[in-house]
Amino acid sequence: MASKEIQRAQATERLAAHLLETGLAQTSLRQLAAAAGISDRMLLYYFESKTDALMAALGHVADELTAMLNTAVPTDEALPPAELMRVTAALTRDAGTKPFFRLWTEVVAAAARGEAPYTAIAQAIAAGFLGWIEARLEGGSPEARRATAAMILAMIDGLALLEICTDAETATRAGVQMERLVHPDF
Amino acid sequence: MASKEIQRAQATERLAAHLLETGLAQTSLRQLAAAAGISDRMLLYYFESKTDALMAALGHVADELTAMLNTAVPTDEALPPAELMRVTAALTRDAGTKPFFRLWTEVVAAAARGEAPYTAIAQAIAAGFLGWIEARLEGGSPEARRATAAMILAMIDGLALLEICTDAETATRAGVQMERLVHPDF
DNA sequence: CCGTTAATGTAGCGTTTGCTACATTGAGCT
DNA sequence: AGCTCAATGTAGCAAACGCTACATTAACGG
Repeated sequence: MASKEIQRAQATERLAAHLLETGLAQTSLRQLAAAAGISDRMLLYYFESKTDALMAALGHVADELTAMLNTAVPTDEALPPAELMRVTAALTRDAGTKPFFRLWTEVVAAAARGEAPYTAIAQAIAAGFLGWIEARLEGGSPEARRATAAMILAMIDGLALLEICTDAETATRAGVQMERLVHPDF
Repeated sequence: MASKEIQRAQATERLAAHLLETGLAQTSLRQLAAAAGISDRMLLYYFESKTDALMAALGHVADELTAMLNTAVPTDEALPPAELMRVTAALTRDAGTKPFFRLWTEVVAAAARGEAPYTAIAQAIAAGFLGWIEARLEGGSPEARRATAAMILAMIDGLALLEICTDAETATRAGVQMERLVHPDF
């Protein structure tokens, strides 16, 4: 008989894959259980609650994304702000990372509505993103780097949101326009 | 006995006020009815469905906001992109408009999760915003103006999202950094 | 081989959801 | 007065929700 921890880990992976595929729209206990290939009863055996399961799955997703980002842009190569802006913007448009950023937007969206588990999760992941960007920013004081990192994250999120309430082309054009906007000496 | 239309209009106003105050978190039929000061039975008498009621209320909110924006920046005074960016950013921080933009973010957030009524509503309001910005942009081709308008909307939304998943100060700093970023010849 | 305990299934509880069937009231017209 | 029909109340439905009580199976140590 498989140990509880192993089953839990496997369920976590399947849940993460399910969230990446279908987003946060279908996250009732029974739907999550079906996605994990188990009964809802067992889902609540492996996890303390639905919230616990979601946090584990989203944490797993975040880890995956972090790994992808780290191989794309290693920590040791710092870039000037304008350059990092372009690189991160390109990363969000990359086919491999797209599902991740789409899910991320949904998490922040849920947090925006004050739904209990997501608020904390969104804050944690946002802090991770900010740290990631900041560590790759070249020059400037720590405060300036933090502000610039926040700005870059805001731009990425803004473009993602635009894609939701308009269309992909408008969002792309907005992204291009952002690059033109950048001050040469920034 | 008051006519159905009058009652419906009054309920719409009260629902709009309720949404501005409390957001989209408490929008069950019974909660909406309580906010409107009527029974859930009557809410579904004045409106065809919960969705119908929400659309009416959000439409009313959008009209209010449009009126506020129009008095703040009349149509006839067109501004250069960088200037309009600052003006709109300042408008979103204004105490009077803040609840509106907060609610707007929640609507887009709900749309991000594919919740049926909100997707269409978000698209309609976004189109309205884009038109509003575009009409106040000075110079450039129509295509360029449309792209710039989309960019400005993305920036505003991005800052609003940042405020959700970090804190107000970080978002403010990101906004300041955006202004510094602007190319002088843009 | 048996007892203990982890692992899994079955069934259902209590609540909230959006919505509806049915009854009742009351105003206005003839 | 009596009829009609809009306006409103009462009660509840069927589904989905998160979660749990209880029964059953299976593995492993003594």
